[in-house]
Amino acid sequence: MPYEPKTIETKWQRRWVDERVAEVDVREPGQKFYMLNMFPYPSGDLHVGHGRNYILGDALYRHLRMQGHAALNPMGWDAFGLPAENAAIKRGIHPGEWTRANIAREKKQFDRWGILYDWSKEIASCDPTYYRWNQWLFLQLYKRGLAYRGKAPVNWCPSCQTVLANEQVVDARCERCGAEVAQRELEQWFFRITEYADRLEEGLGALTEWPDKVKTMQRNWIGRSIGADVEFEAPVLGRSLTIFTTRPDTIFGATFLVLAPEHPAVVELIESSSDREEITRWIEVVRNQTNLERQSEASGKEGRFTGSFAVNPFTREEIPIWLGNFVLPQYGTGAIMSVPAHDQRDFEFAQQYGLPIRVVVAPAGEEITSAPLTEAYTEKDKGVSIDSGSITGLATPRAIFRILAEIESRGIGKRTTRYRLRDWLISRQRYWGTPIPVVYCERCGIVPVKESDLPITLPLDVPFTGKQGNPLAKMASFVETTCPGCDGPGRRETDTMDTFVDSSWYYTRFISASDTTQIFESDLVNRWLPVDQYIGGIEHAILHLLYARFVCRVLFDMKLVSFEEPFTRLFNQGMITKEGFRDPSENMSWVPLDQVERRDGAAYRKTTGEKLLPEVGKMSKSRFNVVPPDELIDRFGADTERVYTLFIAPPDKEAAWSDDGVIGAHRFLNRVWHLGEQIVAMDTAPMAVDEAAQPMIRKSHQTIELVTARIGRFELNTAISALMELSNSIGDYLNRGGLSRRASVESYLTLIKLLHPFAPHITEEIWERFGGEGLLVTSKWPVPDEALMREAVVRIAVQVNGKLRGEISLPADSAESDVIAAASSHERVQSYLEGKSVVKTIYVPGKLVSLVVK
RNA sequence: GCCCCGGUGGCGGAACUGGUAGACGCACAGGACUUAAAAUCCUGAGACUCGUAAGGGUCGUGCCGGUUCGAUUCCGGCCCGGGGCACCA
Repeated sequence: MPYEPKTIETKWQRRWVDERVAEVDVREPGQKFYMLNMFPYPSGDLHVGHGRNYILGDALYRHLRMQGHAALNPMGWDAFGLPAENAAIKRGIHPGEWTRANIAREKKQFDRWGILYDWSKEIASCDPTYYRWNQWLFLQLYKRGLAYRGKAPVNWCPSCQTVLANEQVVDARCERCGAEVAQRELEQWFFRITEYADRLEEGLGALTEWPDKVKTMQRNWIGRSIGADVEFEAPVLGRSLTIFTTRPDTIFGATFLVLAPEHPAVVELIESSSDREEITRWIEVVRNQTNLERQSEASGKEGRFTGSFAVNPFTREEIPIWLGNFVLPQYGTGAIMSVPAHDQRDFEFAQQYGLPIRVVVAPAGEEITSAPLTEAYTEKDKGVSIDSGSITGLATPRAIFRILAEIESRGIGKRTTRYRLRDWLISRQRYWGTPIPVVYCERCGIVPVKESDLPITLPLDVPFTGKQGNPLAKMASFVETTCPGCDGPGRRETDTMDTFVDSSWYYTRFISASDTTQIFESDLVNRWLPVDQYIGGIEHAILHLLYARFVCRVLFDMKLVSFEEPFTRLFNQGMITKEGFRDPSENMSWVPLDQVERRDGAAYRKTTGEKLLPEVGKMSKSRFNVVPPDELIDRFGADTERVYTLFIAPPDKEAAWSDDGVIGAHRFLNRVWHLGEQIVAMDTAPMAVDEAAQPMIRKSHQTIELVTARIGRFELNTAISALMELSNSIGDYLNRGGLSRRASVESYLTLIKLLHPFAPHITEEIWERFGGEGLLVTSKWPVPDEALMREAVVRIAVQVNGKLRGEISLPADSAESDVIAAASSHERVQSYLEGKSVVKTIYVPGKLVSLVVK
């Protein structure tokens, strides 16, 4: 019977659904394991690159199941967001309809891949039963002062027509659409994530099972700096200016101050300057620059002298107060003390404007030269303070400590920790999101909606014109309401929440997905969470993972959960890339694959014969390099796609898709199938295990050990290669006339069990053919036979002076002395030993004997 | 500029704790089956080199150096590629 993936796969997919094999009763006792793939945005078209993520999760899940865990593997939909709204404008479908159609499509795709999710716990963030709790959570944050409305310079994406969080701005561009973001001073809703900056930073240390890369990115993003706020008297103001510095030890070298042009004291400071008008004009120019312009290297450092002076509290000198475009208003106090000798930026600025440079730190043990500096000396590790009053002669760390004490005792400043992290801007001027449950009242101001009035549902009869602004704002029926405080007329907030709010807590909701009385049941959540294994893309290293860690801590502080970190172990799978082709003669435009002809390792355009440039990259429609899973599955079956996808490369690495490579995976499964046919046909063969079967039996037990260890380490590519080896070894046995039915069946069924997580359909079918019932649900993950492994004969390499001179075969548990004796009496080795003496023997158990000879 | 990761055949990639480098697979070559093709099965292969052959030798994991009986692995210095952060004081 030939291997027909199509019939087999539909049969088993139906059975898994009918028998609800993946459903977990969270109240049942058991050895819990919470597996979770980041829930996707339902955009409709899944390609093999998305598949990698879910297939990986499913393989782990099936492995856990077979190992006897009560494994929970739920799935849901991050279903609010801009693409749905854009689709609505473009095609005249309601975003909800579009989203639901996509969800149905993707769900079907998951089934076709043979992926098992516990669909009884399905959630969709666009569902009022879900976003009701999103609103509830907002109210809790509001109550705790963690949600607030405030005016601040914010990022505005002109193309998406909404404000964005800092985390959604990459290189001054919108993370979604790539448009350059503008700065606007707007009143918006924020979550006070900065309040948790320190805890978020501290918590990273405990995440030992997270990739270092992600932790580093979060650390960079939080950007903790330990330093001091120091006051400099400014006689013109009649008060002092506060600056922030991480190098208080260099204060004796502070020869001027620089303020951000936006600093609130600027107007007063420039009052007496003769250049007041020019300075004001310049400030306007700087303010109107986009962040991209202001921060670009090309525009350089620019500044203006305010005409006023401050007093350095340690040297008592009068130092000029400057304005500089390189000083950021949002960070620290928006003012710095400039120490040009020991800060590169200050150095450049001082050189440009001819400001004094005073050296106050010198490299320990080196001569101090009087030659003019060419760059700032910023080394913190080996510096020693010079010409610095009481701290002269102290090494930098010590000097910092001492000067801080002095600053504090004199009452002119204090130790401070500053963060780069800014509050999370969560309001969006878009329709397709969770309405922020707040009412504006003329009399009462901002009034939160009563919890009993939740959910504030998103009206569905909204016209999508594509014209400027949020359509919600134009709906009188939604906007006009009564104030929950005074029952007078009120206006609803029409901004919706950032969809990252939805995903900041969804992992808790699966546990009580249908609970209508509370956000989740704490006892159950505390039993199942934190998530034991979380899987998703590296693109969420900061955004989603930081927000989730923040919200989890808020839930912890509310005593709703008993843990601060939501995800114990994190795995970031790599992207799948594929070759696409550009036409250099047509502005490097991408060429559809049906127009590409490959000859002699190069690519040409069929119509013109023009040589094309191949480029490997992310799969996308515009590059014409998307591999849709449907065709692949029709041709080879889902098991082939699964095996190939996992075999292609280590799962955390980027991998290039190769259509040819798929064939290898298919051949492998085909071989496995035919081995089964051959073994079934052996029904008259003897049971007795013959000598020829020994290597195969040993191999099967070795493979159990290898595959188990490798799955645990996410080395699925080599786990599969080990299975290929086992299959080859069974094939060898049969081809060379192996006769034992028992040995064949045992080794083969071991292979089938170990292969199940990767190729679930074919293995279930074979299992059934061999009389089994439900491989996933009834069979156990095999365990290697220790005694057999010990008895196994191993081949040991023999070296003389580092060169391989022979091989000996001995039982694995042979004594060292026996192994060395056998090695030295090896025929070829002896010919190398003649006339020489062995000075040293090195024995690596089970592997190698090395004789050092003189 | 700072931080992190990587560099192994024609290609994807193996190598546990320093111990036979190149597993497994693709592509390739030869063979079997076939009228033929596809499919399938068997065999071969890092490079160079000696030998009619069996079988040897030398070089080889980005480059240079070190530790070691032995280095893809450890240490020092470079080169290249990728990623993150970046006037954050």
